[in-house]
This record gives sequence, C-alpha cells and structure tokens, in this order.
Amino acid sequence: MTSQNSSRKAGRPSKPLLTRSIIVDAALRVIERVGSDGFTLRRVAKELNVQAPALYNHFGNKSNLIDAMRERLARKVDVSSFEDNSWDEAIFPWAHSYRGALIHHPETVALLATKPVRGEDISIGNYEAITKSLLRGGWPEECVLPIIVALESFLLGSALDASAPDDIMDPGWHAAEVPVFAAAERVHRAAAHKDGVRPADRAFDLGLKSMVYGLRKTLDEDARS
Amino acid sequence: MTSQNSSRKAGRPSKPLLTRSIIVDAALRVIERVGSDGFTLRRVAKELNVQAPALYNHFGNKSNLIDAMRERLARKVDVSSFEDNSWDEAIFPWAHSYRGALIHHPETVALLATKPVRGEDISIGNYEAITKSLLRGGWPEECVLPIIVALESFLLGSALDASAPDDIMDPGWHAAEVPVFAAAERVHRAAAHKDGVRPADRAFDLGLKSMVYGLRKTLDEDARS
DNA sequence: GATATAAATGAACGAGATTAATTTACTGCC
DNA sequence: GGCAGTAAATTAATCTCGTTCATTTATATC
Repeated sequence: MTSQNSSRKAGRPSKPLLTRSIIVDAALRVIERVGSDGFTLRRVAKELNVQAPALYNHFGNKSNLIDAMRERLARKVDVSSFEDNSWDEAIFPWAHSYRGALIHHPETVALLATKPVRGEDISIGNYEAITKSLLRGGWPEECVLPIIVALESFLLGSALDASAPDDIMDPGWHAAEVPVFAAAERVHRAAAHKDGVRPADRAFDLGLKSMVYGLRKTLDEDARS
Repeated sequence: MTSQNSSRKAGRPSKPLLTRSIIVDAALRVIERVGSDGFTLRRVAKELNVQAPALYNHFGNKSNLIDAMRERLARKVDVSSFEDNSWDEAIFPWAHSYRGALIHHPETVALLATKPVRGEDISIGNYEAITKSLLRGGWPEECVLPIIVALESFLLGSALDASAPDDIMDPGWHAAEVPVFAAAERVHRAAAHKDGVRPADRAFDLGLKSMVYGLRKTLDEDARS
C-alpha cells in the first residue's frame, strides 16, 4: 500500500501516469480479481489511482481495451514447436500454451473468448508456422484451415470449461434420477483429485490426444485414396 | 403491427400479459434481432408491450432469464440416437443437434455459451443416456466424464466459431506477410462456397470425425493393455 | 516566450439493472 | 356478497456504467 489515495489535482502530470501497457496490465489484474461481470472501467481506473475518463486518452473505448487484453494473451501463445517437430507432435506444446494463456487468467476467458483471437494482432503470424508444418506433413491445402479452426474450437471450449467450477457436472440433488451418470461423475472427480490435477485437465488431455489420433487417421485415409 | 402502442394504466390486468414462457420466447426473438450486446430487459419488455419491471414478477433478475433461455435451447438437444446406436455412431446426430440448437440463434451463442448448459435443466437427464451408451461400448467408468466434457468443449467452441463472420480468418492486408496461410485460407473459403456450406461447417465436420476416430483408437488401446 | 498539444480531473448525460411504492384485479374465505 | 390477501402490472426513483464535455495544468515546438 505505498500508493497515495486517489486525490490529485486536475491538470497534466509532470510524468504521464498511464500508458497502454500499464492499463492493460491493470485491466488483467482487475478482471482476474473481480471476474468478467464486475469488470468496469471505473475499477480499472481505481486500480491505477486515476479517474475513469483518463483511460480514454489511451483507448477509444472499453472494447478497444479488451482487444488489447486479448492481444496481450495471444502473444503468450507459443508456436515454436511447429518449427522443429512434425505437426502431430507440435500440436501438444502449442495447445497447452494456448489454453494456458487463457487459463492463467481464468476469469478472462468469458470476456475474451467470445471474440476470436484475431484481427490486427500477432496471432495471424502464428498461423503461418502452423500452416507450413501441416503442409510439410502431407496435408492437402484445403484441409489446413479446417484443422486449425477445429483445434481452436476445442481449445476455446476447453478454456471455457476450465474456467467453470470443478463440480460443474455434479448432478447434485438430481443424482438419484441419473444414477449411472452420477457414479461416473464421482469416479472422475476422485480420479482427478488423486492425480493432483483438475477434472477439466483430464478431459482436455483426453480430447486433445483423441483429436490428434483422429487427424492422423484422417490423413492416412486421404493419402490412400 | 396489430399490437397497441404501450400505454396501459397501472394495476393488475384482467388477464395476465406475461408468463415465463412468453418472456423467454420474446427474449430469444430480441437477442436474435439485436445481438448479445444490445440485449436489454427494456427491449424485451418493449417487445411485449410492457414495462421492464414487470419482468421481475416472473424472473428474479436478468441472469435468471438467460438461464431460462439456455434451458430452452438445451431442450432441443436430441440424445435419442444413443439409445439405438453404438456410441461412436450416436455422437454424430447428437453433436449436430447440439450445435444446431445454438446456431439456430447465432447471436445467442456469445451470451449463452460462456456458461455450460447445466444446472437445474434438462440436460443432466441427457447425460444419463450418453453415459450408459459409453459404458455399453466398453469404456471404463473413469473415462466417461472426460469424453463428454471434451466433446462438449468442442461443440461449444464450434458454436462460437460458427457465430463469427465467414471471413474471420481472412488475414486481410497482412496477407503478404503470411502468404502460405493466406493461400490456404482462400482455398478453404472457396471450397466451402463450392459445396454450398459455410467454412465453419467444414471445420466442424472434420473436427468431429477426427475426434470420434481418435476416441475409437484410444478405446482400442485401453482394451489391449 | 507564445502557442499548440497532451494528459489528467470533474461534472454531467443517457441507458442499463434493479427496487420501492402504487394501482388495480383476481382469489379464497366467511 | 363483502373482505382480506395476494398477484401483476405501472410509475418513480436509485445506483452504476460507458462515455462526452469542459477545464486545468504541464510539456513540446517554433
């Protein structure tokens, strides 16, 4: 608590208090703390000991700020694995880094995931490396985009799932009506707990592994025909 | 325009104007028309020729209304295929019905998809049928939940993707920087157009097929070990 | 050193969710 | 049949949010 409490006179300060980067940092801290519902410009401003309109000197509106937050996270996604590995091996590190970038700030997912991580930002650059790797691996050109989109769909959905509470699938008082499912749910949660991971993680690993297996088989079929 | 313009005196009407069901219908109409950003209680009220606070006689708050909308959509998901088919065949009709329920109101996805389709609603009943089918197919109990969650993650992510514009992956003016990707994107969009389907649909079909292939292989491996 | 510009504050607007108070009508009970 | 209680609407009001406008002060440029 070294920061003085709000009060500052009007007028330009000697040294600027804000930059786009400083604001994005604070915004990510705030949304992580209060969740996507309570994410307001006034709160971001308060985090910075500043009044809300000051943010408008650096971002046109709230949506632009969110875009910058999304871009910040997208920058953490690491596609370097596609450069030294075959596509099916490279997917795993990339996917974990992709999901990890979102999960590191669980509450952001709801806010950020509803718009794809694209546009002006870095991530288009990433697609080039992935595309080349897939082509090298023998995929026909018209399959590249569907694969990327399908994988991203799974990653986004998984990030959403991971931001939900661990017991989201618990049937609760309806357990008696769905006994078989309720038992399976309990086993699953217990197994995850024993492994020291979150239930969502097990689902992610299984889904990702299966998807890559399946893609490999799809590729083999295409090659034979 | 057979509806009279707003004005009505205060006081309980002879016949109730609203029910939960009527409100949910109107809400779905509104969000489809104006999108998830402009989705306000005032607009839903206007759609019903009613004042906004009237809605509070039927729903505790906006979030409860959204829950009811989500439940309405969840009711459209059809799990009957799991009763007469093997799990790997049943997935396809179910998945299409799941995604279709969301896509039918594209604009709802962003609002509804950020929370999983669970809780009080019907869908827990659906899980019982799916669980039984997977167990019948030879899956160990602790795999059932990860499979369901992984599939739902993919479906949710795909629905989000499908609600985005068709050219979302178009690198635009950055095309020169990512030539290989840009070419693949063009081929993909053209191929979809020739088939008369949306690009997102091709990604969905490929991803779903691969996932099922991969699950089958995972199951075979488990069985052998 | 005057002038334009940048970066903050402070006040204010319109719209949103929500609540409280009020009005009117239906329902059950004697 | 009258009366109390409750249900379902309106109206008025509160609080918060995003955003704009005017104002203040400091910096940068010529």
